[in-house]
Amino acid sequence: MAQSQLRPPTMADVARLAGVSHQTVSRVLGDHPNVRDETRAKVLHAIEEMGYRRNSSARALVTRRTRTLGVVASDATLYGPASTLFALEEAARAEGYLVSTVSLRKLTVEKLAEALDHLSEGGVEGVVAIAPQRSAVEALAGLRHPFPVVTVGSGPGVGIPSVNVDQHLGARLATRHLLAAGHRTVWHLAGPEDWQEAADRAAGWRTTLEAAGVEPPLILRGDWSPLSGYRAGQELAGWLGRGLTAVFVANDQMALGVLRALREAGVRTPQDVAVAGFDDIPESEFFAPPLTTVRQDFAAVGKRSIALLLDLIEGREPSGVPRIAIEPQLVVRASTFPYTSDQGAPPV
Amino acid sequence: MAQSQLRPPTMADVARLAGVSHQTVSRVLGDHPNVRDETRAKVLHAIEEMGYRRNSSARALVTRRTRTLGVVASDATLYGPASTLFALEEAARAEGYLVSTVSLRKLTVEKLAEALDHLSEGGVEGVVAIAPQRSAVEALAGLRHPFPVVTVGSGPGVGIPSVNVDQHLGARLATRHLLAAGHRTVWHLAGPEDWQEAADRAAGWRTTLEAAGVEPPLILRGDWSPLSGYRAGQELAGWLGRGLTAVFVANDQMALGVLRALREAGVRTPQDVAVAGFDDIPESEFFAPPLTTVRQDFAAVGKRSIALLLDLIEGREPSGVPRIAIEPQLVVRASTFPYTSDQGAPPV
DNA sequence: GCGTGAATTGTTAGCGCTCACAATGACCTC
DNA sequence: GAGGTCATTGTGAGCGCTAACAATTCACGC
Repeated sequence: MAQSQLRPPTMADVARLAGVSHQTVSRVLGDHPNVRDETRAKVLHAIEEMGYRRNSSARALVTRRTRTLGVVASDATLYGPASTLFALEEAARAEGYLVSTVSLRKLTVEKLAEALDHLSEGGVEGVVAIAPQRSAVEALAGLRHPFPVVTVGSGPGVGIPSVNVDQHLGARLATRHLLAAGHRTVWHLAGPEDWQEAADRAAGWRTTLEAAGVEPPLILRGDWSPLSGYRAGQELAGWLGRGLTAVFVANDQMALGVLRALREAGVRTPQDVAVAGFDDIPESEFFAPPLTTVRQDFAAVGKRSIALLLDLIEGREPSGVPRIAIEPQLVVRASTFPYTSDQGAPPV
Repeated sequence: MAQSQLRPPTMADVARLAGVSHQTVSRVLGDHPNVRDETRAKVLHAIEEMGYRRNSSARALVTRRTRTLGVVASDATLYGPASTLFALEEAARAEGYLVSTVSLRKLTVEKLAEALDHLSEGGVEGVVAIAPQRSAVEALAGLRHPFPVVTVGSGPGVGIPSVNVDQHLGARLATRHLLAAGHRTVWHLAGPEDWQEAADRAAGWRTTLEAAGVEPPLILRGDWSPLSGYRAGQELAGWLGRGLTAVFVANDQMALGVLRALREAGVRTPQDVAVAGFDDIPESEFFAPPLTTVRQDFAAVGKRSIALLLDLIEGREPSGVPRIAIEPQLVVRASTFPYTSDQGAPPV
């Protein structure tokens, strides 16, 4: 148990105590087959006794593997990015990798370059970039880096391997659901133009309407925040009686703002106007009324991203530029269901 | 620009190209003073030319500094932990450190030990543990680790250096605010018993009531989730007409559930019952009605935690076990303000 | 011209580990 | 019992870098 506080013990120290060579210690630690059980026991005992831990730097130096991955994220306190971050770390850890994160406030070209630089200095073997803005992905494509990079949420359109939830499909599910409930048309409050996910959701909405032979109404735009949703909701309230009975909002936070604006304008949800969101944040179920929304499987995104990145690192390079799409899922709640009012029991 | 793809260039390669010794290259990179400008320029040019980057493992091996910090978090998708995580990373990066995170689902002793082990394998120089459960902190205190550890959110009661928002103060602010608004007493929906922050908030509430000469009413308990808040809200609705006019809820998510339950029971907020929360999540401002709550300065928590951890790492050990408290701030909104109804304009 | 000290650069020795290969010994075969 | 095989262990080199020290150069004053 005791050990010098000055310098952590080295493999040679352990070897000396166990009466073997340092190489044998290395073999025990590396689960090498050809070690006698008795020897292994001696070594393990010595390791325990000294509280020995392998020096990761020395190991990384000779193996050329740091077993560290990097993640670049922005808006990391939002539910989506935070969930993705969590899933990525969990998946990486399961593969024995450490994850170093850089969280950016804004995803500019400079900041992105700095982030990759910082991670590179730290010796990461590869990076997952949560880069939902198109400009960020374009910047990324132009940057030089000595390791593979996988993007999440950037859509399949760029020359970088990517993993995405199928936003287009999610939007179709939500829009179709509203049409099926009897609405003649569906309005849309979209996210920022620069966001690929916003564009994909808008496209899915438009496609569905057009397939149903409906001319898409005016599109509104927000910045994902509840406040921007509130403002758009006020504008939407002005369209009442002119064909507005349903709105598909590009995320749950904005939907929250829309709900509030409608409520304040005396509009009932879902009786007067049905509202659907996107993301299924934990609060959505308790909005007034509970929000119909689209759930994304972030755990799957994390797992697939890490698997893909490790493939690239190991040189198991798939042919072409890999693009992985993950299916989202519609969650129907009271905000779009005209026959159940807000007064009903919540799901458990 | 060109370089061999097989092996990244080493310092020796750069030195050869620049016509100097590798040590001179090291000096240039290390901003050593005694290098002739002309030499420095030659070296920098060669570095640029070869796209050279220092090998962090080799550097760490000889300097015994990995310049990496670890963070252990749980419930990392919740607003509080996610914000703390973000602030920690930002503060660490400003000091030139990389941050490796381990996100746990549940903070059990085993998982915590595994997490520290994993970070230790990765060679971190110190760890910040976001450990709000008492059991976790106790476990932490009992674990052996070869680096300093600082906790966040564990309260000042344990033998580990810690940084905390002053939860007791936050609770006092909220409770006092409700009493000042004319309520005879204030009920409390607390968080899980094992959470130090929950205990501190409850204690602050109790202290304030007692100081005002009021017997604290029955205390309710939830698990931070909106659902648990909803259930508590249903129970609270049963106490109407028996002195219930104000509730202080230990976090905003539960407050959301309480609001819904009250609404469904035909209780108006704030006219019939005033509700205050804790956290100031971004959605709170758009709840029905907008929620009075307590805001915590997570950026400050992050900065102070990193500063403290670096002090410990550098051996600038402060006397005793350091405990840092950060002041929270009351944010008053419509949910506790009887003279402005939900119909009013929202803050911008 | 030459000594002197400061500025600049080079040389050498590890940091702690893994890899390649060498050495040892036990066991078997003919 | 010589020779071969296999399992087990040891030896030496070197990963790429920094620190300590040695060597060289330069400027300057006498």
